[in-house]
Formats: sequence, C-alpha cells, structure tokens
Amino acid sequence: MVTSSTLNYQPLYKQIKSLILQRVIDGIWAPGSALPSEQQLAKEFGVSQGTIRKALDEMTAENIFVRKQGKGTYVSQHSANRSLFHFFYIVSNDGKRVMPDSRVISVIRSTANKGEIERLDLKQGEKVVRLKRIRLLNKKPVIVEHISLAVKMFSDFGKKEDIPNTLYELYESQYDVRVMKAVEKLRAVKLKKEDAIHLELPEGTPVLEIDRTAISLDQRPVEWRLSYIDTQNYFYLSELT
Amino acid sequence: MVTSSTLNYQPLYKQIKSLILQRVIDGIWAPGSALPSEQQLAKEFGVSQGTIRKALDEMTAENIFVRKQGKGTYVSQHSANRSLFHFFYIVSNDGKRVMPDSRVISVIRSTANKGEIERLDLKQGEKVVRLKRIRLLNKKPVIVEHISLAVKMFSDFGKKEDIPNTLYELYESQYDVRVMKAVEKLRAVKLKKEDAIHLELPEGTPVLEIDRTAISLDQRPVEWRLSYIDTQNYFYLSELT
DNA sequence: AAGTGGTCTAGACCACGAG
DNA sequence: TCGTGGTCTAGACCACTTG
Repeated sequence: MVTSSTLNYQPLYKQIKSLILQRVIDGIWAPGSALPSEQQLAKEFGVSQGTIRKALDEMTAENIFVRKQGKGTYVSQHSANRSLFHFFYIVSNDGKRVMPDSRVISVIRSTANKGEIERLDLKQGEKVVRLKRIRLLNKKPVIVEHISLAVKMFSDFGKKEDIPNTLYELYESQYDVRVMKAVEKLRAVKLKKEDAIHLELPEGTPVLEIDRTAISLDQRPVEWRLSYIDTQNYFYLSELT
Repeated sequence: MVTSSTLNYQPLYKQIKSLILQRVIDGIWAPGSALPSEQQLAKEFGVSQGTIRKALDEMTAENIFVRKQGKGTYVSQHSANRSLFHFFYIVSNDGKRVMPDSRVISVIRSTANKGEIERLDLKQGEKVVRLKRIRLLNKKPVIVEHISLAVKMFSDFGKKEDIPNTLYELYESQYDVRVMKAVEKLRAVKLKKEDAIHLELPEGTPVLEIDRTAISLDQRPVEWRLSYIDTQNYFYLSELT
C-alpha cells in the first residue's frame, strides 16, 4: 500500500516550529518574556534538545526570538532600537543612522479607497483610519507619511492614546498585532503640492516614494504606508547578499 | 596560569569555515563544482559530520554554496538567474520580474576621480575603466548605468571579449573575482541632460539613483555602479524582515 | 542498490551570566 | 556554583538522486 506519508513529510523540527509559533501567536509567551529552557521544551514535546534547538535556531533567524547566551531565549519585541532601525533604512549622507522624530498632521476615519482595499485585503465599504504625519531628522522635516489601517483591527486607534513615534510597538502592545515583515516598492516621483508644504520644498522636487505594506506574524496585511522622502541629505540603504 | 584561550575562543565549526572559505578563495574548488561529501570532509579535517554540516550550513546561508539533496554541495556561481535576479531588484508595475537587456554606450580608461578612489579604495593616480550602458526592459530604455572598475583588477576589460549582459558572471569567469554582496544607496534626483538623451525623457524628470558598491568574497570593493532609473513603469522592490 | 544531503538522538562538555 | 544557551560527537535512519 502506498501511503501519503512521503508527500506529507515534514521534519520533526518543522512541526515543533509551528507548534511553538502558534504559542507566540496565541500570546502564551508575551513579547519580551523568556521561553522555557531548551531542555524543558525538549521534555515537554518529547524530542531531543537538538531538535528544539534547530526549531528555535530558525525562528531566531526569522527574528521571532532573541537568544542570550547564559540567560535564555526571549520572545523578541520591537524595541525602540529594532523598530526604528530594523525597519527604518534612511541614513544620513555620512552613512550614520539617525533617530527620526514625528509630528502628527491628522487622523481621520473613512471608507477604504481602492489602494487600501487592495493592500489591506479589505472588502468594499470597510472602514479605515488614516494617519498623516511628518518625520523630522535633526529638527528638519524629511519624510511625509500617509498611513492606512483597517478599523476592524485598530478600532480605537488615535482616540485614547497618544500616537507614539514607533507605531509598530503600539500595534503590538495595544492591539496585539506583531509586524514581522514589510514589503517596500520604491520609485522617484515629483513632490505633490499637498506634501510640499510639509517638507518645505518646492512642488515638483524629486522625492523618493516608498509604498510599504507591513505583514503580521500570521501573514495578514496590517498597515499600508506611503512615504515621501527628501533625499537631498539622506538616502535609503539596501544591502544585498 | 591564565591562558588566552578564553579570549581566542573560536568554535571548531568557525575554524573549519575559514579553512573551507580559503579553499574557495584559492579556487581549489571551482565555481559550479561539487565539494567532497560531508563524510569525506569530516574525515579530512578530523571532525564529525555534524561539525562540517554546521560550517557548510552557514556558508550556504551566505550564498557561498548551494546544496542539492541526494547529489552534493556545490560552489555557487552567478547563474544568469541569480545575477539577474538576486542583485536585480527592478520589478514591473504588476509585480513581475523582468529580464533586462543592455546596450553599451562607451568604454573608456582614465585616472580615478574622487568618487572612484573612495568607493574602490584606490590611491591617487590609479587607473580605472568606465563603462556606460543602458538597460532595456521590453525594448524600451529604462536604466542608464555608469560603471567603474579598477584597472589593476580588470586590466583588459572590454578589450578582447564582448561585454555581456550579466557582468558579475564575467568578473567571475574571466577575472576570478566573485561578487558576493552589494551595498546600495538610493535617492531621488533630477535626470541630468547627458542621461536624458539615453532614457528618452525630458531633462529634470525625477529618477531613482542607485549608488552601488559591489564587494567580493574577500571583502574588497570590486565595482562602483551609478544607475539612473525611470520608475514610471517599474519600481525597486525591497523586502524587510 | 549505493551515495549524498537531511534529520534525529543521547549524552558530553564548554562559555556565559547571575547569584 | 548553577542554569542557560552553544558546541561537538558517534551513530542511526530518512529522503532524494542516479545508476
């Protein structure tokens, strides 16, 4: 008899991986907290320490966990450092990373437009929150951001809490949504009149447009962010391997 | 007695890794050829198969090797697919990857200018080869590239052989230089007059500038490439994790 | 069937951090 | 000194490729 086992074959450590991932998604281990030790997990799942290790190794490579030798394995959280720098690729001309500041221009609620429906995987008529803000580097406006979120995921966004500099931390702490990945499409465009005011530049100046969709741990689109960047003194850094 | 062993500590598999890397750099295993099996390497280096495996695992992650289950481990080469796509992040508006064609405009030799000295780590007065070419997507010019190479590394570049579409393959096959990494700085700028002619666009059109330095296996800068891209119908794709 | 990479185990020991 | 992650081994077996 031909079994389907050969088709369904998944290495043990991959299976362990999804079991562990599910726990993270379910919030059984909070971001920042330590996991049980490898030995404990091995005992619990009934596999060897090496197998647990291989699962955790892969998840650490995916930035789901952080390991600290001699201490333990931790559920990674978007620390200020990480959310600013790991997803923030704007660098000053001398190559140094810079800490951006931000100022909110507006927060409005509306019905999703075509771009939002597409990128956030919404249905016609669903509601969104739109946040417009500028980001400053060395006190000068450099980026205008247009951010869209689905209301169903972020119902009271901007109503009760202040909007912090690093949004991904807020999504995680207040809405239990963890951004793990982002896809960016870059192009050069002419600065629009409405954005020109905020960047204090003439209309038509070439700016870098970044069309970013942020994806959560469970593969759902979380945020659509359209940024316009003045790259006269800063650039976007990309390292390819 | 306090030994320095604790300071010099390097895991066995790291040591094995550098021994193996040296062989690749020395060309003892040609690109595309198969390595000895893990068991053979283990025997040769006097370690266990698992240790060899860990070394090869890391090097595979670094794109130095390619593994094929049931067949062997191979020294990776820049196949057309890889050099086009792995270092080529321009995608059409519908998200599909496109195969660029290229047309050489000029090849000249000169003394290195300031930018070249800096990026290629040259001394004042050293010679460079400059290649200017356009790249076409669907028969239309989309990219102008200004490429600079150190003459000392690529002495007869452009003299005897035709210049192929995929330069990194040429560097590898003719000059024994393997590009393993590239750093790109992106910004939006106004199209210059000299480039405008080639892209068939008005002077001043916003274009994406990519300032790329390619780095070899042994960490030396190999190539400086300044590209200007018309992003009206194409964009630059960046995936962050 | 033979050979290769891929997985898994059980157990040992090392380096690191904290008490 | 203890507990944690990190390394290493020897040996077994599985899945994939080729003859």
